[in-house]
Amino acid sequence: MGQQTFLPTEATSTFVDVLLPVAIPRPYTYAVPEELLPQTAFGVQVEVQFGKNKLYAGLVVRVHQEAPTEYRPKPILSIIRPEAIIQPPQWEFWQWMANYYACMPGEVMHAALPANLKLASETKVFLSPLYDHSFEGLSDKEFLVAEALSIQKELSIGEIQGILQQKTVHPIINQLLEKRVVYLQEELSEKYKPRTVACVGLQEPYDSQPELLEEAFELLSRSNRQMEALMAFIQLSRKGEPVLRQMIYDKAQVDSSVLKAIEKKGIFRFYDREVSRLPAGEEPVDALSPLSEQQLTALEQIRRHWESTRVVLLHGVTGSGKTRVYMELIQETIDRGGQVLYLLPEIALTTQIIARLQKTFGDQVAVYHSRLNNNERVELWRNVAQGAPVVLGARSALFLPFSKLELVVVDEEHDPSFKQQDPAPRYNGRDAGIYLATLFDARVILGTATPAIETFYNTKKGKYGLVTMPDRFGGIQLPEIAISDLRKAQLRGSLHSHFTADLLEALEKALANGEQAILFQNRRGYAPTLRCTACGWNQQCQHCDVSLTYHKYQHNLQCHYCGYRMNLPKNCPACGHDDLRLQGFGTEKIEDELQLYLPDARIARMDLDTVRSKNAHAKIINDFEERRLDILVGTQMVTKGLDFDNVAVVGVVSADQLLQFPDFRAGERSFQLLTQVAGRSGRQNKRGNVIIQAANIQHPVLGETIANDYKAFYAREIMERQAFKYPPFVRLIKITLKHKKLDTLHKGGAVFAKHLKHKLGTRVIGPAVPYVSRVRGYYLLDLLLKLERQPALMQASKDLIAEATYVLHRTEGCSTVRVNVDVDPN
DNA sequence: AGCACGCCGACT
DNA sequence: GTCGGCGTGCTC
Repeated sequence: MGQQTFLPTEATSTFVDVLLPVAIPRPYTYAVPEELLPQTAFGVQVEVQFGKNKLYAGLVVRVHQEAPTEYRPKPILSIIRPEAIIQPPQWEFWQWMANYYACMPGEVMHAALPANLKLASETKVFLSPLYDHSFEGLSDKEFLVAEALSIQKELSIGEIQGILQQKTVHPIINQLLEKRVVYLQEELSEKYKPRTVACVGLQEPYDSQPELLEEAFELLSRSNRQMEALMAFIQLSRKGEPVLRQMIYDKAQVDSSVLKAIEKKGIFRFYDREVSRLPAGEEPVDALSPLSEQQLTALEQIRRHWESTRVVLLHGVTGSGKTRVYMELIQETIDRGGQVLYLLPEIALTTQIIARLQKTFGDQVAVYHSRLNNNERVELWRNVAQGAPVVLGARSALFLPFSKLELVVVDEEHDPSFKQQDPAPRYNGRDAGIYLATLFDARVILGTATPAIETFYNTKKGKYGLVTMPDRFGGIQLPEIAISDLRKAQLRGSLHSHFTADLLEALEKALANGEQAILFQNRRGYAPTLRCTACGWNQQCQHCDVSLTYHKYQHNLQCHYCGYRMNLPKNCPACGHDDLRLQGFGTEKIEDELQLYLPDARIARMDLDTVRSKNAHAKIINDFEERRLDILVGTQMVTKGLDFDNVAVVGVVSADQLLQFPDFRAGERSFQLLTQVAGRSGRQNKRGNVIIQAANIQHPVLGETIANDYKAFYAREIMERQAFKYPPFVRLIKITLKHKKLDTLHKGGAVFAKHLKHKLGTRVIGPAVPYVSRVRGYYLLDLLLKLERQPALMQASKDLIAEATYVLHRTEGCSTVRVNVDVDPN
């Protein structure tokens, strides 16, 4: 791993296209020097210079003989590791993703590779060894840097910016360079560090001639402890496995000084062995349980569909045992020697599902999720490259280097969190998974109790197969869902804070029976706004166009968009009035007020705020499972991937907040969320009880949820989508323009929209100021493209967007207007 | 993304 | 005047 000390010798006539983890439109061509030719191959990471003095680890995606004529290519500086880290299918997948989701291939690479496989260089500044430390003839700032360097050996550019308290430091560094006070060095550091354990072996000749060990004992005869240590080693090494130093310490009760003495006498040899960080695989403990009648039928239908369609939707009610069906298909696939990718939304990747798979498949299951650290990710990456059979993961697991992928399972396929929001690539894990499967000719199963409208539509059109499991496993009944009328309760005076008498009664009854309850409130924090009763003022975020949310535990106001926090004002900053009141309610407040009505209940809250620390999530779930808690109050988090067997009551505090969301998917999301929450209730012998509080009880989605009538819901929803031209009847591309200055943004928006409308006409909606018009100090402007479903139109539109972006950036003052493209937005 | 070049305001 | 800010274009 090197510094650029010299330019390599003679370049060959071989060139490589190198993909860099940077937002440039295509791979760049570099020349291959003679000495690196043998190791140069597809998928190998190479060190290259990009720009004036930046070094990157790039990825070779093509080796060829086509000498560029327009420019003189720079040479590859070194081969970072001779083993290829990706194979051609991955590159093909990346290119598809960059094209489909309208982003740069470098951005896909950035998303795909684990952090520790992406090395970037950092410029370090050192004091020149020839410098006399006189500090003469230096300006104040130059002196500051030189002085800092005489204390600290090296400084990064960032550190110098800190010392000088200014952003532009290059002129000063250049001065110092000219005066020969400092020199620069680029460091490309490998971040992945294997974990090693200290081991003990034998030196020669003992290693190859064990019979000589008798002599070794002679050599140690003066020390009992040394003899014991050698004895321990001999016993431990009989297993044929490496002997750890620690094992000898434990067995012979000696310490390192004893081992060192034996090493000095030429007997022991110390070495480090690389070991995996990933949790050691356990033997499978559960055999696959017998399949129910319904599961058998489903399997048979899935296999039949797979003969003609790649993708099958498994529409099974919560508790129908979809996971058991997947497990059967997974077992078959690994028996054939194929690989399986099992995708779940991140927050559904709970210990419950992980444990279930690991109990059945043991160490054949690798788990790829956000909690792995960077070194663990690299190790998992390598395991998959070597053919690890089953990967359970969130959407980013799509990028792992599969070689014989045969089955893709997308569980909870309807879940909106399969769609990546920011940064690019803004891909949908489900859809990308289907494309990945076509690359490998693998089969796909999409599973859910509440299919996405688009997915169900695809089954209607015959594009996907459909298999239905309408019954719960083991004859457990679906919960009884009741709507509790908030308006009526208010009129009757039976509304206690945010709870109707129906809900409170149900909760009390459950507690009395020693049963548990879950309360769902789709908003975290305590109260969304702090409002002045005199003038109506409320506290807005400095950087975003939203009101701050009061968080009681931290006793401050927080922005849920940028994280800005501030203390509560005592008086209204607008009119000085001192009666500021909290308005609305979040999970924190629900938790608090529930405690007032149910003083003996053990209540916990599960939302982003309580789950932030690493193990908090698991702890809350565990406490609830072990019945150390009675009631769990939470956001969406409580709706996913959790199975508890003692939940008698599930309450939804306010369905209206879901139903009124200003989005064409509000109905779909509400149906999905309410059905999922409801599915958390119900136990072996008793029907679960779900209470949905709502003011607008006429809303059709509520009726459809109560009846668990997906068909009716779909039929109504698909009509609306058709009438108002929404997916699946059109495809959407959402474009967001961003700029710090409002007038620049609007000027740019007009230019951009005009260019699009010229060709696309009324398919272009906007530009419109979004509901939240400023985030993190940037003003936002939205454009929406509604495109008929023709592949050519989609491609043409993306090209047009690129063109419009080019025009926009050439417009006076608009070159810094950011353009975000979101294909198939949520 | 990061870096250099070039144009513009505020200060020794 | 010049230092340091920011907008603009380019990187094989």
